[in-house]
Amino acid sequence: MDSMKTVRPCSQIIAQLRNAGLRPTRQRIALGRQLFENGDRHVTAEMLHQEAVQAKVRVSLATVYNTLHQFTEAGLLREIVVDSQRSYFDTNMADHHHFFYEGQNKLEDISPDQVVVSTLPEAPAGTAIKRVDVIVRVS
Amino acid sequence: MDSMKTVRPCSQIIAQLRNAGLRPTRQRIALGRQLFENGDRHVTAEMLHQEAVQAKVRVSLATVYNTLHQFTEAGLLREIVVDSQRSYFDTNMADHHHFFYEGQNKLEDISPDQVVVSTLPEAPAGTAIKRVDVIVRVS
DNA sequence: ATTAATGCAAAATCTTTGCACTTTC
DNA sequence: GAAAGTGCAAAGATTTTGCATTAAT
Repeated sequence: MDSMKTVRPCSQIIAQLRNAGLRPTRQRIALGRQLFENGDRHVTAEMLHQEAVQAKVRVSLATVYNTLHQFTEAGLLREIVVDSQRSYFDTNMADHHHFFYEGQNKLEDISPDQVVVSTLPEAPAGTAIKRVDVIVRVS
Repeated sequence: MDSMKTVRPCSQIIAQLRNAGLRPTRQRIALGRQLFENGDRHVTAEMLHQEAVQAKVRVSLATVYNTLHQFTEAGLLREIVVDSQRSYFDTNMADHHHFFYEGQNKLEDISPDQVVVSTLPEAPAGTAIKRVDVIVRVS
């Protein structure tokens, strides 16, 4: 972890993008900073776009969508499916699960030791388990 | 369970609808039969509408959506969120979890004893746990 | 008869795409 | 300057809504 300031220098974001094989463009750097410089976050494309606009970053919603998917494919983000109406992206790549607040459409991490799945089925023949998602829905 | 024939008499569907406080209209009866007379099913609105059309049941897609939501609110169906692109509805109301075949967009029940969540977090203050969904994603 | 449900088409969302323009390397 | 990325607007896909018509009690 960093020092007192949670703000990572921009060069770290740039390095992160390069590592992932993504060109550090103005938009990717700006969105990357919004996503990664403020701890674990759960965002929708619309939310991130709003934030960017408010932060005076010129970026289109289409680019936000593209960027979120590029980041996801590059392993910088994880897509969480909790609501069939919109996609959420999680900056926390560690193994963990989620609370979903149904009324508020809000996602929250559950620390890994708070949910234990002690028995898992075998993957059906010809398949492999890719991921196990546990969603605790609260209201 | 019924006799050899898995086909429940129509009157049972009608009773089921009345119990749930829903008027047994032609469309609801037809959709109810498609859903409940063939064991546990996982359907999307589009799938159910296609089936209905093929079975020569005159019903609009909008009515299928309305009906699926009414059935869900009435406790006859459960909505499963696995894919942010479309909604799935499950006729199995018993406590259980799911496999999701990512390539095929197919859902399958996992029997309750095959997945055991042995530790659960407390619900955040002011909330109550409404449901815990476990999705095992395979491909 | 009264009240509820349906059908249709139109609107509303969310997301992706095509292509000219711009930026990065 | 070549290759990759972006913006915009338009298209796609899924789901919801409004209102006249039809059906159930």
